[in-house]
Amino acid sequence: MSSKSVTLKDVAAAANVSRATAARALNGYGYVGKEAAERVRVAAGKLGYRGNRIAQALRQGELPLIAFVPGDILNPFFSQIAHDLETELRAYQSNLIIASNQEDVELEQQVLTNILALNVKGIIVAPASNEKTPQLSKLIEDKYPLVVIDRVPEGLLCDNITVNNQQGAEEAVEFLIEHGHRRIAVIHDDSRIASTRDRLAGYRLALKNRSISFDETLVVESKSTISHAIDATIRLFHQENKPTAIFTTDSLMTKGALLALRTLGVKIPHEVSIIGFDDFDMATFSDPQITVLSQPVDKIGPLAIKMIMERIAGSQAPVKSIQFPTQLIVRGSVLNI
Amino acid sequence: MSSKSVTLKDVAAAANVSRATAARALNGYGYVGKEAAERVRVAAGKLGYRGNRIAQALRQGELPLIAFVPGDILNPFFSQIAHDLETELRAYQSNLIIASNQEDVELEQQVLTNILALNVKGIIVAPASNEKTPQLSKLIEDKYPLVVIDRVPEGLLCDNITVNNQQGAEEAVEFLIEHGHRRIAVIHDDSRIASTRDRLAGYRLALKNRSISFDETLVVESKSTISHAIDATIRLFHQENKPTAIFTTDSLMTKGALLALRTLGVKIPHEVSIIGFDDFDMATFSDPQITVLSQPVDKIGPLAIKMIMERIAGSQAPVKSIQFPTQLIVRGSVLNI
DNA sequence: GTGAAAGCGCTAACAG
DNA sequence: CTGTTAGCGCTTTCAC
Repeated sequence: MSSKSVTLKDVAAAANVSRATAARALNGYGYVGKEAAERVRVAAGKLGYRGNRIAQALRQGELPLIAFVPGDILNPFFSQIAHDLETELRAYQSNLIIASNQEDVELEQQVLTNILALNVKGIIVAPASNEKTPQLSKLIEDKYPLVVIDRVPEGLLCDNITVNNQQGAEEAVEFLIEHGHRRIAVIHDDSRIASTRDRLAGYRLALKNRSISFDETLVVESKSTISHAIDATIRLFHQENKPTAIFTTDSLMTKGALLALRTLGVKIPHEVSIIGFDDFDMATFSDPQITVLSQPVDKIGPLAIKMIMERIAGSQAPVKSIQFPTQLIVRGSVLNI
Repeated sequence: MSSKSVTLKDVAAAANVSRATAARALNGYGYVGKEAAERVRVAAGKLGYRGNRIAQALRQGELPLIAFVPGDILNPFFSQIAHDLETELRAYQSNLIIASNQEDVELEQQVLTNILALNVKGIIVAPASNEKTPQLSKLIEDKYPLVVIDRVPEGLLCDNITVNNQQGAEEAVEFLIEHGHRRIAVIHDDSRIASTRDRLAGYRLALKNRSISFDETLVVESKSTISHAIDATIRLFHQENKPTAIFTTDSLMTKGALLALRTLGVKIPHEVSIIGFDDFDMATFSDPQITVLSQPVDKIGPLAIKMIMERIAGSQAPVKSIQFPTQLIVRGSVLNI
């Protein structure tokens, strides 16, 4: 690793100046003689000097690193956000560390500990639990730059970005009810996740508004993967009490449900109607196209960076809580019954 | 940031020992008195000592960080790999930095420079260019732990993992030809990407084998996103010379083509047959299901970690080049003509 | 068994 | 304008 060992000292020696001068020339601060600066630049170029951010960080306290802790990077919702974070961070010369919590509170703990030891500048997290974990609380107490997205644990006071999960879900289910549906199933992932909990609350609220009794046999839990959702859907349709409509709480589960229905030979929308939370790439491919509740995914990443950079810059402003509206996109997967 | 300032010195003071002893107790090496060790551990716990990997790294030369430079994390192919890398790295207490090159050589340069300054332990990259870039060559010269995946620039001698792009593409196109197709379109992304170049070579080879002349009006370039592929497909079908079959060189473009064909009202497989490179989540949803050439995506991440960890451990073994076979999964999107 | 001390590569206050 | 100097927090000989 020859080039790794090119240090500021080497450059300074080659340019015949002190390390301080070399540093000033390279980083462009303070007074440096034109000629000396030039010599330094040439020497640095020739030696292939790359600098060492670790040493810099040790002095300055932190690395140009932001951590992102999503539920699972495989979920298109999170990979879109990761992509946007990455893009935005380029402007700040910072890099993105990604460490999924796999919707597991234990793992989230580990992951956070790991990340904190790196002295990252800030953390953007989609917490696995809907309860305050000691870890997260500690971060807030310490005023660590932190932005929570997608879901906010009960009582956690920090900058956060969410969508209107409950009202959105309510609207979606209402829409099904207006089309005459009464036996509406919901396929959801772990209800310890705050966003899921809220979406389920919206589901129950819609039923309640219309005095439809809650039937727990129509509520099936899955993991947020296509294959788990396929299994969940098959389970749902293997029981006596079949639904006339399905509401899925995220796009991976919508895809799973769709795939399962196809295998089961259940026709959409004639035999079952469906609405999914979160739009997805192939929603307009099927015939009929799938009705969804879309969320403005592309707004989340850029806003998260804006918020965290403000905190990193030292903002003491009161906690910001941004909630985006969801939007029902009516396509053809819901039929009057 | 109170807790951030808990340093080894603080712990040592609280435990009434020297920093050296505290370090020994905490990291479990060298001789430490049982009782002293206990005092240190208690103090560390009480103060919430987290350690500082930056300082550690400065001494030891590197951070427990591996960088992944994919084409674009939005592509499911890469997000699957990212997910697997992350999972594997947990066993090594290392974190993953993700910085996409967006299939842009310039950007890749920047990104690599950025990452190298962090003294990461190793880099896993899907190079944007099919030519050796000076950056990458330099890394190899310096024996920097490096694993190239998905595509190998011409003449780059380093550990790499690919799939049999050319032969796979050839097989797919042969399959179309066997079904009587002669006007076979290909929708591909930037041919400067080595894997794309090889897939195109396979396409041309298949035509040549069967003495079908190459028709450049059937070759359309897109970017690897759904929306660009939609446009490309529409362009393709707006010209005189329409294809009877389409071969797409990655899954995002397959999805785009599918969506476009639906909009255009072109029926699969009766009006056009299609085969896509890389399997995808909704391939079995449509009727007919989509025939694809699948690659063993889930093998790539774990193997890449294995390879890079060997290099990090200092292996001087000769360069390894692993090529996985692709597999034609025949479903229903190709019809005899 | 434990402490003192040197130093990883860099920056920044201070003195010229 | 430039050099000297003192660390950032940690590990690791080397003495005791």
